[in-house]
Amino acid sequence: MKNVIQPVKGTREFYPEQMALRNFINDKVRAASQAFGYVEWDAPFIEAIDLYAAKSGEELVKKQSFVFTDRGGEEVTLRPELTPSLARMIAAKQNELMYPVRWWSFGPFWRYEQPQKGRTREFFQWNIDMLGVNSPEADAELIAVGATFLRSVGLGPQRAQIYVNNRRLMESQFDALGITAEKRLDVSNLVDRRSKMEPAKWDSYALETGLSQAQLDGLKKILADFDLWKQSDELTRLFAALAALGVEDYVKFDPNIMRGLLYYTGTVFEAFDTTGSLKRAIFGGGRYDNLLADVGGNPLSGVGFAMGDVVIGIILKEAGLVPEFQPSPVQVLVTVFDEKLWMQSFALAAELRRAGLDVMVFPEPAKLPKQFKFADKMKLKVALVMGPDEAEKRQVAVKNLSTGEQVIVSREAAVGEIRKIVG
RNA sequence: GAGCCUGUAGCUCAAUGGCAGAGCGCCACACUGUGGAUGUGGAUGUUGUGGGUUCGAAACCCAUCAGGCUCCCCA
Repeated sequence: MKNVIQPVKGTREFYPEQMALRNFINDKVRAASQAFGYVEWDAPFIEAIDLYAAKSGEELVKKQSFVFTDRGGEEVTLRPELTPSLARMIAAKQNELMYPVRWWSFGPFWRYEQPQKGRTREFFQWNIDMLGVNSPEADAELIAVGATFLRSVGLGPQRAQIYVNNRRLMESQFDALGITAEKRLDVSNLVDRRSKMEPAKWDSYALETGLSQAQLDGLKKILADFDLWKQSDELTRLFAALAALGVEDYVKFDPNIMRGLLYYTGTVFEAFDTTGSLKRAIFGGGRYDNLLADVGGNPLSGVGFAMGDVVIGIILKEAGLVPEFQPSPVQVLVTVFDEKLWMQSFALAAELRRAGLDVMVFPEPAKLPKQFKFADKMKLKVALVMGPDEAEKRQVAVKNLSTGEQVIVSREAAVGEIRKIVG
């Protein structure tokens, strides 16, 4: 392979096998979303850079987005996330929408980052949100949607877990330790990094950020207290709702879950593979209160999460949960016996298609062994042979490729015979 | 943005300065009206790319591209 233009770094080529996995994830995402009454929507793939700069900070956008100037001199970017577009679209019709808004989406996103395992520059992301209801029960519903998805792809609660925390609970705990509001962000980052650092290093890092030894000890105690949720009415109600929704086996309270995002205000959650090699979150989300503030809307509370296709795809492959790839969408091959009968094979195939069957015709006359080998490699279920003997009597040989059995029937009866095999 | 590792046939990988190979896959034949098995034979390479060192480079050096791991970041 020389002198070929390589694909752009971090992009992905979807050969049919990878496309099948993408569609598998998309199908399960759609099913889980619709099972809870969410409706599909989408936003532009290209947006003005200012849409993100307002919320995310300019540096993040400029360094980690695909930004370019269009022919009209406009600074635009391939969308790195969906939430700002959601905020704008909601705000534009804030007074005519029926609440709660339950919306989901599955589409492409781009981020200009260093590609590595589980992270590419081009990826698909499931976004799902409920807007207009502010309750722990609504939070529970979103978590249940996520759990339903995990179950539907075959990831049981032993294999995948959703860890839950609450920003308000943590803030009250920080307050009790005398950690000021200005320090909260630093402490959140500190908690976020704990799993990545050696304990001793983390301790000294904590002291460097300005915590006293007493505050550090108190923080460690909080982060080890997995019953802390009982002090939170919100989380108590959340877990009651999760139990009623039948997903409590998927969910655990974990005071170490913070999530980097500034805009989360209440419940936050992240799903992880408990056994695999990937330490990246499968999905993550939470409750936010001020979504519309930057785009001129009135206050509106919401809860939602996002899941990239890359991490879940790797986990599904590692867990052997990807359905076997079908090289062909059809199950029936019409063979071409020879030059003379070629057009008759075409005609037979046309008849079968009119009867509602999907069939493919071998593209040219060839030896039957070759055509059968082809059918076998394509994992087809049925092969039809119409040689001189059958053609003369308007018959066709219908062979079941799984059992090797073959019957010779009239052309009219062929559809029925095929249906017996492929259903 | 930083550090480290890797790149050889379609795929997985050998060859450590001296003839570029194996397994799998692919193609043909055995088998001119029937697939999976078996056997026999066959094709496939500018060793990622460009430059340098050397009598000689897949190997050593430099650059570059791509992938992986880690840091950063992760909206």
